[in-house]
Amino acid sequence: MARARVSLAVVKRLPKYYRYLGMIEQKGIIRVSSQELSSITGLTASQIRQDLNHFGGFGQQGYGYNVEELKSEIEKIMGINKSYKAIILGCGNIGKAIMNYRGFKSSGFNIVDVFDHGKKVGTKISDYEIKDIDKIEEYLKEKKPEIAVIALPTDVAQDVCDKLVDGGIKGIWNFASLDLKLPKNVVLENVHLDESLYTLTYYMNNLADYPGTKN
Amino acid sequence: MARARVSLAVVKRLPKYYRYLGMIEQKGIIRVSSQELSSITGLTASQIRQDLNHFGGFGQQGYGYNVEELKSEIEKIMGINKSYKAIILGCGNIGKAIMNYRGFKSSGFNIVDVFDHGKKVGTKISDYEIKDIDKIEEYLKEKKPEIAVIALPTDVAQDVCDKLVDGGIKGIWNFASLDLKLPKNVVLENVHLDESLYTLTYYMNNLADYPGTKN
DNA sequence: TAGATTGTTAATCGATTAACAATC
DNA sequence: TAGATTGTTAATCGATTAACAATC
Repeated sequence: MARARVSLAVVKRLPKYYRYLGMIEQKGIIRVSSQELSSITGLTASQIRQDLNHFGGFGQQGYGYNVEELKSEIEKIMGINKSYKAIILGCGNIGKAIMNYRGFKSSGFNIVDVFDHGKKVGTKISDYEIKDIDKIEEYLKEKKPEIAVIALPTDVAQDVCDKLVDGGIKGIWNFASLDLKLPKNVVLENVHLDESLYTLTYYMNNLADYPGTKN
Repeated sequence: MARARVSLAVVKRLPKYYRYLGMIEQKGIIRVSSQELSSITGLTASQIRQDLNHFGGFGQQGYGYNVEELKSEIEKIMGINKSYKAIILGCGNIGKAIMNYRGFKSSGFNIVDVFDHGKKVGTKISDYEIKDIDKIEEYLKEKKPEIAVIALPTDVAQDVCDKLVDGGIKGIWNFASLDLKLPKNVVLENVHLDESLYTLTYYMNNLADYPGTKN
């Protein structure tokens, strides 16, 4: 029987658990209770237990959770124990930042190729020879990457997205400022920097609404 | 009398309204109903009216909303009609991307200086002469920037954050992978790229939980 | 065994949706 | 005026918190 659907709120908290578990694991701590996790994460112990129980009983009554085991379970749940072939579309500021960013590799995120168009095609930027975005369809058929990073101008993003979907991409990490339209079997995760900045200025101007570090 | 506290969920939708209003304004459309906004944004008409009414009655019965006026009101609410002096801390991949990113200027976000330490100090990177992060305290006293962008390694971020807070910074846009501790009168907005990537891989591995383009 | 802490059910809280009276 | 659509109240839904029995 399929487990109950896990809400977005829970999914967004998993990386946080993972991060804190990594921190306390490095301190050499073996076991942790929901109460202790509560005090370091700022979430309630009740919420932590509820969240974890969506995926199974990882704890033990009277003991708590084994740090290493719990971390490893969350790693599996989030799918970061696997390896992913990723391509980057667009070699502007954001594309380059993602290209060069270390630390993603640990999560199995392997950038295999980078695409752009015009003059940049054929040039080499930090170890990647930039490929032609107009030839993306053939590339997808041949190499079958799972993840595509869209770091393109707004006006071309949807068009490229459509080709990615047709080519069988499984997940899109979108940095362009628009809501891409795609079938619901292709996963979309947005990083809307402008919206994030607007949230910041909103709270700077409406401090009474600011929930503190809850977001 | 102070208006009721606006929830984070509402605040996070404001930039979306703003973006779509900009799009339909460019098409030359003068008026729009909550029903029409619903069909292009994917939100319910009811929610849109509820959201907007937190800030006042911008619409007119039987007519709808004036596109230009509503956009301008939301602009004011989010505080992007104002100008902000911003500094960037850390000149790695992400720091550079933010430095070079166009389009932020339209939101009144002006990068006045960029800081790093070690060899980079004194060098020039895209029009900015990199300043020494160790002299940040004096700088803050003198120049009084409002926003600081933290694009630093995890291990030094909290230390620099403390100095920024002491120096009277009003808002922090944090790209480092940690939960910064700061007083609640200083606004924090996080961009946790690793958490975003983990959300993507989670849904790629748990497609049944994927809510579609609702996030 | 006694104490601790989970897993899970029930209660509460808050956000979304529905409905409709007000009014342009 | 009649039709349209808002502003706002009420109903529903879902997520968080509290409580406690199960059990290590």
